[in-house]
Amino acid sequence: MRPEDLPEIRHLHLFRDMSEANFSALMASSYAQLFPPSLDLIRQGDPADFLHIVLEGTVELYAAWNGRECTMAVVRPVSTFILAACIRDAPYLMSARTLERTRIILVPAADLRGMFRKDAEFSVAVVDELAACYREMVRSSKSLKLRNSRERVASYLLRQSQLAGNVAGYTLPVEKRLLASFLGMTPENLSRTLRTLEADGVKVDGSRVIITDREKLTRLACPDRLIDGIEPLAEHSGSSIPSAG
Amino acid sequence: MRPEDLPEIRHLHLFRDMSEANFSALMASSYAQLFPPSLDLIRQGDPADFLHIVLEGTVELYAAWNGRECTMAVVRPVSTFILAACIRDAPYLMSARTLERTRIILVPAADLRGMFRKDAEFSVAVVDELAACYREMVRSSKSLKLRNSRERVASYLLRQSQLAGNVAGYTLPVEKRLLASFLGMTPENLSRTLRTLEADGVKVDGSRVIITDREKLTRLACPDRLIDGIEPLAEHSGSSIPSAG
DNA sequence: CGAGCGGTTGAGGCATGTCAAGAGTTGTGG
DNA sequence: CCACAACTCTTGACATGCCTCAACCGCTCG
Repeated sequence: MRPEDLPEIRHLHLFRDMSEANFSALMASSYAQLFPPSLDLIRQGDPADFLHIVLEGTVELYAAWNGRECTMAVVRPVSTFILAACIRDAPYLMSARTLERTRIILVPAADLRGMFRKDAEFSVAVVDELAACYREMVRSSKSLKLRNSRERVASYLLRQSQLAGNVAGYTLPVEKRLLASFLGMTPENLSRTLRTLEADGVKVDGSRVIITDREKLTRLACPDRLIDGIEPLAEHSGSSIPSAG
Repeated sequence: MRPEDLPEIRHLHLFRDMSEANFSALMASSYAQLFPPSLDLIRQGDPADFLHIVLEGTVELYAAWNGRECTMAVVRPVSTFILAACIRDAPYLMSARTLERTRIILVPAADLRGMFRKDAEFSVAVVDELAACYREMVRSSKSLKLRNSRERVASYLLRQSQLAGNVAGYTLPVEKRLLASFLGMTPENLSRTLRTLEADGVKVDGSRVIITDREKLTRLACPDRLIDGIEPLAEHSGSSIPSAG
């Protein structure tokens, strides 16, 4: 691990408040690794050996069943994933693969579990992080069950605009194929939906999004802070797609 | 609160390991309440003032958006719900209503938050509970995205049989209307699906379920421990529908 | 340059939702 | 105790959202 990584990790909500000694101890048993694009990091069902911290690059969390596959989340720096499996010492429920060249810190799950019995501030941070992940998952589930695909796309486009500071134009942070899977639809259906949304105030050309009539798009999307709101976690810098326990 | 309630609450995973003094302190500020059926306990969006513990009866957690509504979970004794919102001091993401006459313990959220900074064992238990809830939500989301409604129904029926001890016959624990909403489909569609499932090894008459060909049903449902598995929490006695953070 | 991949478009089909009606059940109030 | 209202569940007819399959374009990268 590079020495310059430590401050960045230390700055994470999860590690910010723990004692210096405990932080050092945890980092001492951890190590960094650099992965090429499209590499499988984790296979669902495997035992949870390491908490993963993304320092650079992008990671996709996905799930598979019976030959089908879907994207569950996309993780960007600096944040962690599969905390819950590590805590519970249980098998991963999701798989993970890199989307580009990615640098990751691996923290042994056993050390992690030992640490939050030892450091009260750390355990408080873990609780808060997990609660945030849980709530993000509830939001995602609500969106799936209460909205049709057209409404999900509209909300997503609107939310991305908000994350970028309510700008009218921005670039899609992920491939459309992946976005479709995340939103629970086929690439073909997303493509068609984007076409028809031009009549509702948003134009998408390649990966370029331009909101032409925010009011109209908002009327369609009916954004709701109990679905599209952001769980406040200081360093969860606006990820392209909601996050990742 | 009745004195005989305390042992039952104390037996909950969440409170089992904390110190006697801290448990008493927490209970001192809590109180029990008895609610009639079909009563709204919580409205989504409201601030999270109390952790709820179901002692008797049944509670439905549901979500609403834009005039639509869906069931997210059903909570049965003895377990808790909306822990995550209390921890984060954030608005509820789901609403809750009683399905029958229900007795509930209300634990002030502020005391809860104070306590897990004070009692290490308690905070470990909270972490574990939240991680379990998160994982249950991931399972539910996977089921929604990877399976069609027919497969979801088949898995559900099979899982209920397992929870009852791999019996061939059992009674549906919830109304079909509610089950349909939980599984992300309309009552009409559930009704039709159950009819067609008779050809695949399960017969449903009223609320009575009889598995006539377990192997055939299993081939259709493809049960997967990473979706249908049970997050081990000693006192989470087999709830009718996965649980409830 | 050709292979592979992402994206788009069209045609067609299936799954699922919508609307409507009726049977059976439950709960309630006269 | 009965009558009525309200509700669940079911079934049918119909509409439509979404998926599947296939072809094609353009781009990237060996």
